[in-house]
Amino acid sequence: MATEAKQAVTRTGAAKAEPGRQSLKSAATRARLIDATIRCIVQHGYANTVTPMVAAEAGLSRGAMLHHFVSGDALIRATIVELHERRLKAFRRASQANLGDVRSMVRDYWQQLQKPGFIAFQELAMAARTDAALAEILLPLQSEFTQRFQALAGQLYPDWVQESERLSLAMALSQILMEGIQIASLTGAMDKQLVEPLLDFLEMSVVALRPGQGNDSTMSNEQ
Amino acid sequence: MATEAKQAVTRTGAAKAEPGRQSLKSAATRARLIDATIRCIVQHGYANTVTPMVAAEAGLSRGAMLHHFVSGDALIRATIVELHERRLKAFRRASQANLGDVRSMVRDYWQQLQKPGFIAFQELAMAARTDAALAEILLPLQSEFTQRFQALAGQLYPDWVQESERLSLAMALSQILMEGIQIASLTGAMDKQLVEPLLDFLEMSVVALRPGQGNDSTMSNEQ
DNA sequence: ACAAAAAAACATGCTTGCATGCTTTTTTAT
DNA sequence: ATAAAAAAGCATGCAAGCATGTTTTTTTGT
Repeated sequence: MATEAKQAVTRTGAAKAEPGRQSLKSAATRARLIDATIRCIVQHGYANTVTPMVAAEAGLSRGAMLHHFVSGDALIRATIVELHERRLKAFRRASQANLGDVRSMVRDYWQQLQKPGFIAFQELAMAARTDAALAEILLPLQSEFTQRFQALAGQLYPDWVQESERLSLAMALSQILMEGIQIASLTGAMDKQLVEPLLDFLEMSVVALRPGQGNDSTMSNEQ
Repeated sequence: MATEAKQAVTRTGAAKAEPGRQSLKSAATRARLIDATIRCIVQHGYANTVTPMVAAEAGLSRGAMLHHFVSGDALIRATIVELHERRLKAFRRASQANLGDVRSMVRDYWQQLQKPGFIAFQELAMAARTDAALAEILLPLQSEFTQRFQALAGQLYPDWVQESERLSLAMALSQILMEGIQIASLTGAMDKQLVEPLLDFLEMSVVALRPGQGNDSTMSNEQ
């Protein structure tokens, strides 16, 4: 088991400054531990993810694990960074693929939310609410993500930038609604039959918020 | 703190079959423990809510607490039922207050989500994802709530019942979006400045989904 | 005085961090 | 080039801390 090691070096970015080093095996093991952590969080929840569990999932002893990560906290911290980088990477990829197509953008982000990374991130985000140490790491990343989300939108829809308020609204609506649907699905508060209609409605709403698309009834009651 | 005790007898439904007993003080203590549990879940998260903490919050010893609730599990179970009943009670109240006014309905549910009960419920819902015992209690209640949500809608907007698909969509949109906004706020993924615009947009969308309101562009690409 | 409520004491299990050896790989020196 | 030295990866074991549930003792109220 665990034969996918080479490319892991670049993934964690934790290797020494020198490129080809003797212990790139170390980086592979670190990556294996982080992957195991994500899997455990998804499967058992963050609260129930304990160090022996992660070590077993990674096929390592607890001692070996604490050799690579000084403490359980350090592991979690590295996992968060890894998740954030994956999030951004998937983002860059998406921004190159579909240019200006609302439908693709919605479906792309929806696909993103199906991956285990989102579940793990959501678990951590909820935990951070009552864990100051976690919040200190997570909150800045949340802000950075939302910010890049907006920046990407401005890049994909240049004609939209003038109406920045509507652009922000459309992006926030997309992010919040889709993540809300996914969370509700995870917690059993969502009728699966309504998912597609909701996504369709979201698409329509985003299109309607785009300038020069007719339909100017938005926020008719505010200024 | 915690002086609303008498009615707690009916609230937990766990009192003896006999109505008025000398030791209705017991019911008061039970209610105090449940309130303390909710407070702990909100403040420290479900995962970090431990029995000594709840006892201290309730001003009781751990021994006394286990006298009223055989185990920590029993306490949590009672707390869930209590939260569910509060949810439904607030619901009945809202359904009598604002009849057919979309704006009131949206703002009412939004107010509901500000109360600690929602935070506690969300904590439990997330925990239930990876806790089979919790899920067994929580999932049926989630379904019941969503169902009543729909039922209330049909009662408030009789002219809407014919178009059941649109009604379901509007209700799901309202619930998911508002809860999504609140969750995102709790986890630091929400720009506070966008909350009001989103709520305004939701109101507009729900109105647009109501039949006989003009604007028939909904889901133009489906069937 | 008697029964229920509350407190205290006890025993168990689990998680964590640290310290101790063993093996493998890389470096260094002749 | 090869053997010794150093370092890094890895595994096992141990003690402390804490949460849980049970049992026993004290208090309170009728």
